[in-house]
Amino acid sequence: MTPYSEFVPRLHSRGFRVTSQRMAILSVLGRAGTHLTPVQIHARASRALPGLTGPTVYRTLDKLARTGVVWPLHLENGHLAYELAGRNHHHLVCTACGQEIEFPGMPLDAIYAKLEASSGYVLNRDHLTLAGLCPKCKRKPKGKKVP
Amino acid sequence: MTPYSEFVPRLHSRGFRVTSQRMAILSVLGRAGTHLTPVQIHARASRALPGLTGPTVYRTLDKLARTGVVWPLHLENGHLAYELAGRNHHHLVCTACGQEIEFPGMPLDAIYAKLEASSGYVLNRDHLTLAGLCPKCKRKPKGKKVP
DNA sequence: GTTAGTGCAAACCATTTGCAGAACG
DNA sequence: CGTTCTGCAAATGGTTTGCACTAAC
Repeated sequence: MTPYSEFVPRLHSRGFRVTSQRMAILSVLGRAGTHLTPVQIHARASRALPGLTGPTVYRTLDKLARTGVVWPLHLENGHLAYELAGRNHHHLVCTACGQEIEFPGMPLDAIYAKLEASSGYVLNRDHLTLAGLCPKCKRKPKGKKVP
Repeated sequence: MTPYSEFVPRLHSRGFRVTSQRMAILSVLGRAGTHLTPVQIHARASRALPGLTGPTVYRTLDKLARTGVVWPLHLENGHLAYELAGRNHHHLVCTACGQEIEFPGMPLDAIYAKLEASSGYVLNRDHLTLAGLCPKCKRKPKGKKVP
């Protein structure tokens, strides 16, 4: 059983057709194990499916996101990205070197609960990205790019 | 003393020239009291300074951000935005209706400290936006837009 | 007078849309 | 077969860049 055949029933159950394009895109996301931009996904999926076009990638991801198969998010630079749903974690990205690490979503539960209680909101816990300086870059404050 | 004359020394101290464009942009941000996109800033500042162009707005905001006079951030939709530095707060935005509220940055300090300890990162506490459903919209789960 | 800053026009690039043909169920 | 998907091509819109001119200091 290929690592992405598990998606077939998920597609069927939502009335989606199973196409080679969708499988290629889901396969790329599954193999990456982290979020990717539509441009990155298109580049990688094209290797397995040469005819794949950009608009198809965007439409597919949007449709999958609307039904919760993948999660959309926005990177620090504002670019759109997606990752497979179900990966409960968050990201820390270094604003100096771009290094990125994941951390489990759990530690934030308390703060989410507190915020929900005081605001009345139901917060989306799926994903969160925080920016900062990684251990390496925090040593050298030369990271500033002020010309 | 106009509410934005306070910025003159901040500009001078960094070797920046004080131009009508910069004052108009800072004035707009000061009056707004919240974050605005470059497009919004351009629209508003143009009313006071009709000749102001888009590129100038982008270059000015970028320069001011590099030296900490304003803070850059990315909205839920991925669009770039800026706000005056020093406003220690975060945002909750409703993914259904777009309503947005602020909450003080303080409640997150504990979680930031914990994350920094376990990751080695120095996190940027300046701003954070969480997404969710506001009290009104969480009543009606019809918010889903799955055609 | 120098240099930074601005306006103008054009380039860029991620993302979206219209439409006709191809493929899934 | 009917409808969903896809490819193609072109539009969109926020953001960036090159260059000559203007204004701050």
